Amino acid sequence: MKNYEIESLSKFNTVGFRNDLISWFEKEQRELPWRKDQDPYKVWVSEIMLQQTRVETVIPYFNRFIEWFPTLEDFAEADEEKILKAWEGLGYYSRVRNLHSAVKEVCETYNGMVPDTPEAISKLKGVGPYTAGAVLSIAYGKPEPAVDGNVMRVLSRILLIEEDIAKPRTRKIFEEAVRELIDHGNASFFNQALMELGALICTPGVPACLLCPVREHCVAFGEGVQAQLPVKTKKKKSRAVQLVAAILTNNQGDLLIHKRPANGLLANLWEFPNFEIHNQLLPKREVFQQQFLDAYGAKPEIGEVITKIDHVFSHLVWNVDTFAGKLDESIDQQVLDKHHLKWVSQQEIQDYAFSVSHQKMFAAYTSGTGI
DNA sequence: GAACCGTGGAG
DNA sequence: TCTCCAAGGTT
Repeated sequence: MKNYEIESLSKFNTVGFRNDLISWFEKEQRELPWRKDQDPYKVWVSEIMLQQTRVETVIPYFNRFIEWFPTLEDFAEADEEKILKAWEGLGYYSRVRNLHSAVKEVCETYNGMVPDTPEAISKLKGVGPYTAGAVLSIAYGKPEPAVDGNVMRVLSRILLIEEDIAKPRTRKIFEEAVRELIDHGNASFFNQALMELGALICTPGVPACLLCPVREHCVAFGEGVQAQLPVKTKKKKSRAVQLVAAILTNNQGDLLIHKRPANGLLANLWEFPNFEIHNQLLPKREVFQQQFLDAYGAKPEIGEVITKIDHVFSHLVWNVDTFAGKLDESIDQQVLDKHHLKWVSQQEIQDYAFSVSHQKMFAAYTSGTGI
C-alpha cells in the first residue's frame, strides 16, 4: 500500500535510467578507502562515520580506525578510551559508542558475521533505515533502499517530488521510489551511484546538469526547476550558553581534567573544569571559584582570561571564557573519583579524548599568549 | 514529531 | 558574519 503516487513513475524509463546511472558510476566513481573491498565491517564503519559528515573529513579517520582496529574482533575488544580517541574530533560521539556496542553484539550473537537481513541488522544500535540499507546493498548486494540526503535531493529532481525532505515521514516516499527503480542485479552500484551523483553533480543549490549522465530522465531539468528542489524547510536557530572554564595546575604541574557524564552532549569525553553562568552578577573569575568550591570543596587561584571561545554545535552555542589557574590545596582521592576528576601530566593528556572546544582551550594554554 | 547530538567547509 | 550543510539515529 502506498499513500503517495509519484506521477512521473508510470511512464519513467526505469531500465534506461539504471543503465545510464550505473555506467556513469563505473567510469567516474571516486577511489575511496572503503571501496577497496566489500568487507561488511569496513562498509559498516564507513557508513557510520559518513553520517552527517563529509567524505574528505572521514577519509583520514577511516584509515586510522582500520589501522587501529583491522577486524571486527579487534574493535570489539578495544576499550572505551581508545574508541573515543579514534573518534576524537569527528563529532556525534554516540555513533562510536553505539557502534562498539553493536559490534560486540555481532561477535557474541552472530559469531562475528555482520547480519545480512533487514530485520537483524536494524536491531543493532546505531543502525537506522539508511545504514541498514547501505550495508545490505553495498556489502551483500541486497536490493534494499539506502535513502540519505543525496538520494532525496537527486530523486526529488529526477521524479519532481515536492514533499518537504526535512520531515521524517518523507523518507518513506523515497524508499518506495528506490524500490521501484533499484537494479536487483547490482543494488550496490545503484545505491552508491545515486549518492555519488548527489555528491558530485546533483549538488544543492545549482546542480551541474550539463555534466549529468541522467539529465534526459530528469523531470525537474525538463521543466527547468532543478534549482528549486528539493523542498526543505529551515531549522530554527540555536540557543547560546555562557560558560566559564579553567585549566588548573597543581604543585607538580599536572592538569586537572573532568570526564563528562555518560549521556547527553559530548558524552564520556574529557574536558577542563567548567561551569555554566546563569546570572552575571559576579566577575566570571569569581563565578568559577565559587562554583568550584561548592562542587569540589577547594578554592583555586585564578589568573587572567587566556582565551574566549565561541563554539558552535548543531543545536547550541557555547561562549566560553577560559582562565588559567593554580590549585595548591589537594583534593581527596575519593572526591576526585566521585566527581570523575583526574590529575594528568601534559604527556598523559594525549591519551584522553577531548571535544574540539576543549582542544582549543588547551591550545591557547600551551601557546601561552592566549587571545 | 520535535529536539537532541559535532564539526569544518562552502558560498 | 551568517546560513546551510554532509552517506542519520535516538529519544
